[in-house]
Amino acid sequence: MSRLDRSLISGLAPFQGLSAVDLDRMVGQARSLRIAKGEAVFEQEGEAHSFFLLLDGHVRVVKTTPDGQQVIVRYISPGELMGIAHALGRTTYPASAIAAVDCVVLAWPGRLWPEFAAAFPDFGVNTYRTVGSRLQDAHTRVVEMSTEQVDRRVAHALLKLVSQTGRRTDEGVLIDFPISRQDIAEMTGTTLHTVSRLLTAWEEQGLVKSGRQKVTVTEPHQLLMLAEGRTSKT
Amino acid sequence: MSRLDRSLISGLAPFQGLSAVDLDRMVGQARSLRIAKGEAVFEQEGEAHSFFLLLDGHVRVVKTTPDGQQVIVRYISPGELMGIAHALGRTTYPASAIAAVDCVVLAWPGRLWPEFAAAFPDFGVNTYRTVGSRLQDAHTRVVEMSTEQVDRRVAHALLKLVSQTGRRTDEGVLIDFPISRQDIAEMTGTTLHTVSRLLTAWEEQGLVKSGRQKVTVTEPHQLLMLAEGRTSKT
DNA sequence: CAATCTGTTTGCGTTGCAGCAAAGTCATTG
DNA sequence: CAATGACTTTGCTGCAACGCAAACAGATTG
Repeated sequence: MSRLDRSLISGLAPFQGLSAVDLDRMVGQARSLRIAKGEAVFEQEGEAHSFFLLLDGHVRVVKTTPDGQQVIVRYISPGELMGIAHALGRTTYPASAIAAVDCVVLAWPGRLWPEFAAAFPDFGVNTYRTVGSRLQDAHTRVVEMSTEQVDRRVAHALLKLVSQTGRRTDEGVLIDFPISRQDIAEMTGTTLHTVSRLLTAWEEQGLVKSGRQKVTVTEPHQLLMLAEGRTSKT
Repeated sequence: MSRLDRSLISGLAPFQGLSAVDLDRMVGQARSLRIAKGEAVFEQEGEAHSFFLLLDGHVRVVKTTPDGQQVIVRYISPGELMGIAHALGRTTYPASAIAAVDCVVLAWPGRLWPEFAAAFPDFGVNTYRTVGSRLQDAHTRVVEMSTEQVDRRVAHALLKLVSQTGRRTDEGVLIDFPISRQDIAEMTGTTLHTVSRLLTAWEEQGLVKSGRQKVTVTEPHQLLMLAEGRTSKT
């Protein structure tokens, strides 16, 4: 870890409130890893040996059912922690984390968690804050799956991706990593066919532009209308 | 709080590992409340003033959407914590907690959380362990909603309720609090109509016996088959 | 630059389940 | 103990979305 890296890291959410010295002590104990696109940072059911900070890239967190169906739990963006099973008293990872593009991560041995939490209280608080919001997200998603229909769920998913990882282009806001119809389907509990149909429909209405593994939202506001619209139907 | 109560409490999961003295210090700072059936322990969006331990009864945790649809997030059984927003850095409750029957709860002011976590590390660890399993549950439920169809989801929900709160009777295992078709529907993302149809079908097959606000599972094993069955159909 | 592979589109038939409506049953209450 | 209200059952209809199949791009590779 170069000193340069550390200065970049100091601004990240998990480390808010930590002194430079403490940050140094933490980062000094991490290994930095490169994970090639498609490779796993950690795997479902695997023993939770480490916890991670994503420095660069995008990671897909995926749960696979016994019969092989996959569900995308969330996408991790740079600056976020992942694999924090240790903080929650678990000994195995509940899902797999797959690099959506080439990634750089910091990895700490899981056994350091208790030390860190004790020595750097702010780090603990920050971590549990993100756990809290992920728990919220999960519940929100359950509610959404129970009450909303497919088109709205897909619209929501796109908007969330856009706000999380969107990059402005002259055509609109582009989701900044390769994402297939199948991926979107696995985020929203539908099939790639349905996603494809929705995207072509929305493209005709000028709300999005999409191509192979790529989606650009051109009219976020209109898409939001569609996602939340109080309108019954039309 | 009588000394008797404290001895009952000492065995509960959130307090594993605490000394009698520490337990006393914690419980000494709690108020004990009775909540009548149908009343709220805390309410969605409300300021998170306290966190709670359910001593007796059953509590339904419910999320309501802007347009008034309800989803049951989980049921809380005696001995479980609830309303632990503070532990996750939140200032409002993300859901409402409604007494399914008359309940007794202990309530601590939320501001005590940081003190407790610092003074009684085991309590913190226990709490975050339950947060971990609730996060798991939530994700499992997302996966289930995405991949399983209604009958299996309902079967799963019943089995979970049975294992959580089941009481043996001569007819089978009874879910130990009043639960309507509507409730089951709100747990599984379907309608009371569909739940009703499923229950009558299962009753004809001898898997369950059910009546007004009451369900008894007579053949848990068979119901599990139905919930998990690798069989394609029939 | 063919050949192959991976991802996408689209048409068509099927269906699980919601939505509506109405009747039936049990519990509560004045 | 009639009457009101809460919960449940059941029939019928419609449609959103799945599943299958086949064709259609863009990439990638030898």
